[in-house]
Amino acid sequence: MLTKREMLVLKEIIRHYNESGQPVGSKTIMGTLPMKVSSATIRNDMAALENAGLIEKTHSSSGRVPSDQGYRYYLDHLLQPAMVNPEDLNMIQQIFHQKFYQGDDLVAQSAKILSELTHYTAITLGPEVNNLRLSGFQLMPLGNRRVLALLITTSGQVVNKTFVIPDTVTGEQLEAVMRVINDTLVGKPISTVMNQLDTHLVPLISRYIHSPDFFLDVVHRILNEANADRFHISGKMNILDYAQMDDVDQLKSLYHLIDTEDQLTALLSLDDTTNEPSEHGVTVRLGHEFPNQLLSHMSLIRATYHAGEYGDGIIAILGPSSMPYSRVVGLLDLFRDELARRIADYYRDHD
Amino acid sequence: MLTKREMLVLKEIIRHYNESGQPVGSKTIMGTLPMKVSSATIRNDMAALENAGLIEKTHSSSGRVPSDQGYRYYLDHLLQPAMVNPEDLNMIQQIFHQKFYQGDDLVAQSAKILSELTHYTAITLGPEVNNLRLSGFQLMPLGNRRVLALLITTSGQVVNKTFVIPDTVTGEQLEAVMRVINDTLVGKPISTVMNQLDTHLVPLISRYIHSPDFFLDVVHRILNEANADRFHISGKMNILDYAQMDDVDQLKSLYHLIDTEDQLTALLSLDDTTNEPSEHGVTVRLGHEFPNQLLSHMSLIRATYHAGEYGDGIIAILGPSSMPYSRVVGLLDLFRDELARRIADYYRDHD
DNA sequence: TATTAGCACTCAACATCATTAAGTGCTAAA
DNA sequence: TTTAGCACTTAATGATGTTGAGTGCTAATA
Repeated sequence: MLTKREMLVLKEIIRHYNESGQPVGSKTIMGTLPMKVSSATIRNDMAALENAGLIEKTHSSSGRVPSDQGYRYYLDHLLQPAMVNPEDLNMIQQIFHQKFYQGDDLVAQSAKILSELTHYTAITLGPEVNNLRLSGFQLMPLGNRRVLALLITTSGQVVNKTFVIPDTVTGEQLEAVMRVINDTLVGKPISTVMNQLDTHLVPLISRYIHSPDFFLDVVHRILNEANADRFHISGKMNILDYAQMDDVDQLKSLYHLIDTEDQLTALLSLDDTTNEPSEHGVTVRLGHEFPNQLLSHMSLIRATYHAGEYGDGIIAILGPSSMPYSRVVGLLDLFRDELARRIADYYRDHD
Repeated sequence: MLTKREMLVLKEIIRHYNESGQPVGSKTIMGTLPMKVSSATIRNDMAALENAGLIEKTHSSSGRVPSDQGYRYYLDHLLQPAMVNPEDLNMIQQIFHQKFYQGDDLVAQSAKILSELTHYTAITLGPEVNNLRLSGFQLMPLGNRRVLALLITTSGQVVNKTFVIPDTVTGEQLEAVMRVINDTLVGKPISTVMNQLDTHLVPLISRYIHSPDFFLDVVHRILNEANADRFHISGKMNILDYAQMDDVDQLKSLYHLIDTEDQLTALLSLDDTTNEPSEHGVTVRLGHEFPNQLLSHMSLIRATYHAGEYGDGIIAILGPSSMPYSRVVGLLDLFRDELARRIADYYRDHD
């Protein structure tokens, strides 16, 4: 168990280290602790913290640096979200006051603001994604053997793709496929649809079309696209600043990671039962807690927002493990509420 | 006027410098020149080349590095495109043999292959872009006061956007707007459409709708999107390798440059009347010839391909000014033909 | 006249060594 | 329990010497 002062020392070490990036010495702490103690006393506390595995030395006579465990302790016990400062608040309000024609614009803009305010990478995920359902599917002939496939989801999202159909396909067959899909799959979640395609649908379509592979491929592709459009990422290039990578290849891999929807999904959806739930709705996962080695010195701050009946969404910040958590957590906490309210407003006005 | 041997020396300096990135000394050249001469002779030639401003020293006793002028001379007089090597050729053939459902997939894949083969950044621009015309415009009510706007171009590209319409708009008004647009603008180039929107269309629409601003905005937005989808870029992150930037901010600016369609358009469409046209259809522009400072140590290799009646397109490689030009130019030269043929095939099969 | 061997000279890159300053742990006194 | 004092450690910095790749110039050579 840590003493009150030891906790303060740890907190200060983390604060200074986050600001300067340099190991923190006992004298530095002495200047900023609320109580008046000598550097020797702090050295003693530091020795205790080091024993507990919460801080580390970079070499035998260096200042201290928070360890992974130290960060974890800080996040679980010491972190208090900071109030969002007035300028930031102002900026947020201002941007949210634009007109939005599409629900997702709101979510996309959020990513942009978040990355600009933090200088990290922001990822947002629209609501309804959890229970995104198929609302309609259409095939429209464009002439020249081209067909426009349209897929509409319950969120109002529309995905289109043009296909060139084989000679053998007739208009009636297109009609039939369309009818089958609309009859059997509308109203079901996209994930279910994807699963049922290869099983339930094949026998149904086969009645009308000899080799249904082409159509299955079409539907697969367009479903994939509908599924892919969920993410909004902003500030990708900020990894250059915060990922102090020695190796260019690592940097490219990391970029690839956040550029690949699948991998991001995995990252965001990992639930962290390991960590205690915090009273505010924001959770922080440290890089070393992820399976992927690339993230070792990073940190993912993640918040779920609840847009009532419209579903849940996620906002997240990816940054260095050494970051001003108070500020970022405070920011995300505000954003959850703000975004939830705006989205509710949006749909209330328009439904 | 340079002597034959001086030209050879320049060529070798560039070759070695491109491979090693290091200044090239007289002894190194001695080993690889076709004729047998001493290093002292080469030093004399080098002095002449330096006098002509084609090569430079990094310090008083260093080897030589090609200057901007030296590269220009090389590109204009000495460069011969290399045959594409069998493995590369094989890879190209193989990928082009996939099935493509959409015309643009072909062009997008090309960017991917090019960036993978060169490890630089590849930019491709589909054909028909030059004379892309509006082929149809539809507004479909989705319920809940939402409207799906569909725009179809002559290339078969379809763009959709969902809008929330104000209370006051009726179904008849939607019909009217649709009819006006289809009657007056179909068949015209997208650029013309964009220009005429605010002038010709306003009085026409005003007959049906009191304040047409909302609809103009809708059409503007969707046209912009149609226009934006022209580029395919691959290998963005390779700039990390070849742009030896000291400054992270510069790197971010550069990324922003190639990430911004407008700026890329400007870059690609700059015609280079300054340079002599080469007999092969590939032109090289050196970074210092661009207005933008960021590109100073880069080079843009650009080729136009002619897909017959389907229009012209562009393929380009952005890389360091020190690159294996023979290979890259050879590659692009092959790609022009290949891509032109594939696209013609594609439309012949499907039209 | 063009080429070459030879040589003195230059300079970045590297290694070696001393100096400094920030920090620690420990001891003994308050 | 806290603190002053001190010996000790180490990265960072800077001065100094050494090496090697390269040049330009001169004088001899084909």
